[in-house]
Amino acid sequence: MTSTKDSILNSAEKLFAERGYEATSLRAITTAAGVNLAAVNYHFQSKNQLLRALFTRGMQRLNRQRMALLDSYEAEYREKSVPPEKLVRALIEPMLDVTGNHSKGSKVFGMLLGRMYASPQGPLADILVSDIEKFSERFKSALRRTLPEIPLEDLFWRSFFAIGATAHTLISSQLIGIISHGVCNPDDREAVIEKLTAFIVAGLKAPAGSGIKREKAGQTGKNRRGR
Amino acid sequence: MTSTKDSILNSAEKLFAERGYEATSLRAITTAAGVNLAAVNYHFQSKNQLLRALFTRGMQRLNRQRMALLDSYEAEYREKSVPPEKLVRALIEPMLDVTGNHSKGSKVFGMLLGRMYASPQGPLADILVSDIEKFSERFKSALRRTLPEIPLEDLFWRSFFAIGATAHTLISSQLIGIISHGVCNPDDREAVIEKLTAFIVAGLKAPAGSGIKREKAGQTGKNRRGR
DNA sequence: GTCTATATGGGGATAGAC
DNA sequence: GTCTATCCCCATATAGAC
Repeated sequence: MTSTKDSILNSAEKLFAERGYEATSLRAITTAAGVNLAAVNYHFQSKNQLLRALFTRGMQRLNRQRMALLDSYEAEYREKSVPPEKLVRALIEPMLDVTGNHSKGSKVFGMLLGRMYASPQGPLADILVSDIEKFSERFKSALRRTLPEIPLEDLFWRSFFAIGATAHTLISSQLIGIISHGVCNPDDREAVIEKLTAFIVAGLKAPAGSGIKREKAGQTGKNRRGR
Repeated sequence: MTSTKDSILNSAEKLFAERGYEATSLRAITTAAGVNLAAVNYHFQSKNQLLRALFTRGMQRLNRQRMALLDSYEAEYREKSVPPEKLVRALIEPMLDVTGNHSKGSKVFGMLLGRMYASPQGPLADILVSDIEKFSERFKSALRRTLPEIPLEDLFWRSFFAIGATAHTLISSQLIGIISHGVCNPDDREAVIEKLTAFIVAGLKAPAGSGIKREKAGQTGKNRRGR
């Protein structure tokens, strides 16, 4: 039996994820949770604080999983640098909840997280930024060891792009079924994570100057390969 | 002198882009535009229709630019396949408005577009999907010619990820200045577009099977392979 | 802790004078 | 086409009985 407080958290998580924060009313949440409207202001103080509580809960769980994965990889590779595939997986896998062995909220939270990434002006930009900073500190040093030939600036940018690709996947993966006319199946999460990881890793490893000329006529001719 | 109707469109575009659709009131729009509240319902019929008008206007302009770029590249390379760098640039450059030679609304619209991509449930999912479909038809065939060794399914997925990276850049590029502690400058749009293009192109070109093993170390257990 | 009832405000939309 | 005034609904939040 789940408590009133948890029912609210779970329903709110689901609805915020599906419809967004502004478009979700407390009434919708309490109705879905089967609790009284006033309960939300009793347990939390406001809609905003509800979101913060919710988000904090999710981020802690998520980052615990990611840190554990990173730890295990670093232990596994000892002094050698962890291959980028592993690093990327450590970040992404918990968000997509591939194994499904955590409390089922995870996938929903991933979608919410994607929304938050996509709304930097939103009601909890501060939490998100501080969290990214804290986490990226750890991730950045691992990446630098793994890809020492990539300039720091590019590592930042590419990590940023990777976040974007991931957030998009979390939010709108259902779209790809439509766009691809069924060729791609967004519900095969194992396939999704593999493809996303491959994409990101390739992007991270791209040759530094990138060989991309922006004046005239391409000339990709001189592309030294990135691996 | 801009008409009342255009003032509304411009202010709405700006505010929707900055704060999102739900979080923006018609009162905020009309105040910013310096027009009367009732005008918005006179010229458009509802808040929703205002958004649609706005979005349609922007998409037409954007796609005209993209098509023109694609055309010029295809003409340039004649029967040979257009290099992926060019294809990607044709998509991205108009969104980021690098040259700055179009009416200044473009950059703002890019941000709005990013938001729409990130809200598939939003009030104009239908427009967005139909537009993506229409456009991706053209882009897909160009991509297939350029990267014939990549399976169609992967091309779809990777284009999807590319959209995500781009949308994220459009919406929250300001974040990277903070996260990178000033190492990255989000306002150097020429640099942004180069780095984003390099990232996407590398992701598109990634080796097909991708060589990414997922067993070990995470104990993902009974992993059937996804291919 | 949970409920009913209500306060208070803001939202989109419209009627109708000018 | 533009304005004022207003309708009406729904939102968050709270007061206070149980």
